[in-house]
Amino acid sequence: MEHRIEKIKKQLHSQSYKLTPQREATVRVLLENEEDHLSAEDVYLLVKEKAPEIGLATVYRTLELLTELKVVDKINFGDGVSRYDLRKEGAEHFHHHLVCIECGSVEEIEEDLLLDVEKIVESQWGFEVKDHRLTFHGICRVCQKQAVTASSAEENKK
Amino acid sequence: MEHRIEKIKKQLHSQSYKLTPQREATVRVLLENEEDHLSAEDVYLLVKEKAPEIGLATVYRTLELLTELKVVDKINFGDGVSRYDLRKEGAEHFHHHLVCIECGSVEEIEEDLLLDVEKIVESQWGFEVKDHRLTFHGICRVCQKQAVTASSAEENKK
DNA sequence: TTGTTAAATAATAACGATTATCATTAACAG
DNA sequence: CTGTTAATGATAATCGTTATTATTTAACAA
Ligand SMILES: [Mn+2]
Ligand SMILES: [Mn+2]
Ligand SMILES: [Zn+2]
Ligand SMILES: [Zn+2]
Repeated sequence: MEHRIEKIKKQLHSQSYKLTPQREATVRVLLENEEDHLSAEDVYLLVKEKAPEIGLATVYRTLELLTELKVVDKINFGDGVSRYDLRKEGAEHFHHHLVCIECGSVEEIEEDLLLDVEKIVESQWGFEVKDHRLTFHGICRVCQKQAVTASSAEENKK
Repeated sequence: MEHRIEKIKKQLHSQSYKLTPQREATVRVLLENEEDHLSAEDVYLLVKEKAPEIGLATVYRTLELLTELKVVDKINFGDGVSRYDLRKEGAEHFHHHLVCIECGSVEEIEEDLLLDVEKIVESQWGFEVKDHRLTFHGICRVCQKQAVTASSAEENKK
């Protein structure tokens, strides 16, 4: 934890930004909720618990800054809000997501999986890939089981 | 063109929706600008040229309806607006996009490319894939050439 | 035709996420 | 200390989208 904050601090300093208390509080919230996909508002409310004096605008500004520095990735799952996702430590590329269209759960895939596809895109389309966004929409494991249970219950009724 | 409108008309009727003049005008605009990625506002302005009496809310409602029917896909490139993309005729899956981070151009890939990846996701994550969104961010062919030209010009100056 | 109903529409108000503005404060070099 | 610049907090403004409501249209039965 401290190690990662130290790293981010250096990234900020390298572009002559400071790690202010507000920025640090924001980063800590992101680190403590790494598995979630928080909106700016979500982050704001969590930061407020520790540093009640912080303003919403500062959270937005900090998230924007962290996005520029590629500490976080800004992502959009199609509900009306942007969400901020900490880059995995040492990850080359942004990770992928599995969004369940039944329950709304979001699972992560850290494996790259796209190496071959990117090669094809580079060679066949002459496009120099820098980053990617890949999201699958479908039915998660849990909802699949529920569907099976529901349909067998349906069978029994007959 | 007429053929595709006829098809969409049947899709609407199958869910007991009507192809009203406003809806038809909207669909025509989408068909005539199939290569673009229009926002709701863009569609509204183009429809207005032909049917000036149409309201913005109706365009939004129509686009929402067409999205439900999977005639169009709603997509978000990270600028603040949703864009609407007609499904390619007979396409199994939504197509992919190459977004240039230099000039903002958007290129399309109709080839699936994800068959293998989806198999892995299904088998390894137990996730039943229904749809996907894949966007690559990088440098398009044109901007790559410009970079080469610029750097060689730089060389000559020395 | 005429009246009855529900669906669809246009105009516009409301909403909500994000951004801009601006006065105040903190950090810091000289 | 003093001046300078970056950062912040409060809040107004913006802008894409959604909700509301009165009106129009289409379908259809009497
Ligand atoms: Mn994630
Ligand atoms: Mn497209
Ligand atoms: Zn689920
Ligand atoms: Zn380009």
